[in-house]
Amino acid sequence: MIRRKTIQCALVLDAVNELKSHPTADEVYDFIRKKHPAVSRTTVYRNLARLCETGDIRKVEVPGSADRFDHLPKGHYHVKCTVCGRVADVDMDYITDMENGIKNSRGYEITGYEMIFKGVCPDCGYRRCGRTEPKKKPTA
Amino acid sequence: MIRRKTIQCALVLDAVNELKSHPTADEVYDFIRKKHPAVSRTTVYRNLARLCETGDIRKVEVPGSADRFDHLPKGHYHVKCTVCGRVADVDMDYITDMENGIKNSRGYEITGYEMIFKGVCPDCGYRRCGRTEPKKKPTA
DNA sequence: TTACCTGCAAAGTCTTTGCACTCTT
DNA sequence: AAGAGTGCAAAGACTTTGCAGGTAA
Repeated sequence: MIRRKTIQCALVLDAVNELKSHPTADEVYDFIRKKHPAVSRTTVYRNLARLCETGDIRKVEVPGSADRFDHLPKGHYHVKCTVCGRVADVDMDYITDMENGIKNSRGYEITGYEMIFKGVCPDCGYRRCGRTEPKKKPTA
Repeated sequence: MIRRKTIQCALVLDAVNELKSHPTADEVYDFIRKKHPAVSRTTVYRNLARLCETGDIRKVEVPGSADRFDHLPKGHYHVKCTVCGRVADVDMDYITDMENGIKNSRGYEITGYEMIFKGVCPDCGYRRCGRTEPKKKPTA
């Protein structure tokens, strides 16, 4: 299973690094299509998966909506806007020993955890009363 | 928006309470179909959503696989087996002030968080060398 | 009677897979 | 050349929606 260097793979990696906004696979696809209309959605999905395996990018599994991809290698947390579905980074020390609090894991061998904060982003904030409609409908 | 008492709704609630195993919508559907083959999948989905709204059950959003539904009302955590996708409860004090650790939330108004542990369940454990195939293929 | 609820079918969203072709190596 | 990677179309898993008819209150 030797990995080959392809333009498509480089495009996907560049897109995730440039977008910096936790893009979904489709957002990466749209971004690439602007300059390279021939690249297929399938290829974007496949390269995102490969880049996750190699550790070049990170998958952020968002309950209730499409997976997002993150250019930051180190562990950190995210907030998801419950209104528009947008995801942002959160500044908080990453808890590495979370499983130490577990008293009974029902025989499971714990290997890690996923955590995502829920919230309302500045654009959707209910304090902004004169606001217009959110960018997109809630995804979860 | 008055809620009516229907047999279908009662069946869904009973199923989640009886199964006690964080069933997916489809598992609830299958369970009900054994005794009531006329109930539709759509209705199961709709009643699960309604029961979540009323707080009778809880939705456990599992990254990478179908949503699961929980009969326990109080906050607690789950482990997901990374091999077979099964979900179990974990005994651990629920952290209610998780967001206090946040230094910068990028303007988001934090309303809560979701956390799920990852692990390997006893059935899939790699220590059991003479084991047979896992029940189902990995879901994430 | 009212309008919520149901069941069916269809659509929708996100992602994966089969297959033949095209490149990298 | 090999065979990993690509693109297309189709399928797949999970969930929602539109609509006509049913039913609780």
